[in-house]
Amino acid sequence: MASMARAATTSDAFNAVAEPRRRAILRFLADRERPVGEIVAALKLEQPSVSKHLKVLHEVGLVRMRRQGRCKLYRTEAAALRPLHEWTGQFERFWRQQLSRVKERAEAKMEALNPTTNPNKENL
Amino acid sequence: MASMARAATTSDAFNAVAEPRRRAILRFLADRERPVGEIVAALKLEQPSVSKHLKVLHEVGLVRMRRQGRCKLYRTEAAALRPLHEWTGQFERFWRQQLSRVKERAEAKMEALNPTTNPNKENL
DNA sequence: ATATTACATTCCTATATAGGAATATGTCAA
DNA sequence: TTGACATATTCCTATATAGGAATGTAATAT
Repeated sequence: MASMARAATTSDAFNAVAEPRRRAILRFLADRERPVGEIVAALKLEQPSVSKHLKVLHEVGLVRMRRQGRCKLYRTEAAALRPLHEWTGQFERFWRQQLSRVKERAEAKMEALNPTTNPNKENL
Repeated sequence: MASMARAATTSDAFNAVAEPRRRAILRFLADRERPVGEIVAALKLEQPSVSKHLKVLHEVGLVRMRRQGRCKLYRTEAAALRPLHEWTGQFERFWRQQLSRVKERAEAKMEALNPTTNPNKENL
């Protein structure tokens, strides 16, 4: 209760998605709802393991569940991944900057080596 | 050695980013390199804690470090976040679908309630 | 050489898994 | 009611933190 060693996987989508099998499950359930057994078969995981992962995903809102007879149909709730996409998107302009700086340096080096044959120069 | 209870935070960017303080550090270091002391002051964390988080971030390539005199200057390596952005981006079309379905249903309901006053109908 | 500054590492502890095995629960069919 | 089928939960264990406190280490100034 005092000091949490590590955030619970159920605390938020970031933690839930840190686990590779959960990511695999989310992809598998993205386009349509499926029963647990199909996940087990497709991803070759143990059934209790899948149930546990689904529980985590459900608790953070990353999957929805609907009962149908004896089956439970799960499906990815894509909107819950949007905050993650937007968080990482904050950094997009920085990696673009880095890439363009690398490109500029490469072009400058090309130019220095062979000033007349660069096909991408604007003034050609 | 046998069964890993939980993936190491150093195993990949997904795990490293699951920790909120590490996300805060990454944002703080996104636009320019800064010494550890500045992170400590700005985010109000203990210095050993910051050093440990920086170690994790460094091991998965999310930050770069450069020594300058007594200081160590850290900076976010934005490109290392790109795989996360792309992974979450896989789901973008699904949350767009869901949103448009919600919108369609809402519009259909509006239409049913009040067939002549919907300002967004194309055939008006 | 020594004190100081700036970080990093170690030790210790409580917590949170994730997997495997076994078992429980819930639903439908006959 | 009795099975059978589909999932969920519990128990147990090894592992991996994250925080706090204390200490170690590297670089610089005097």
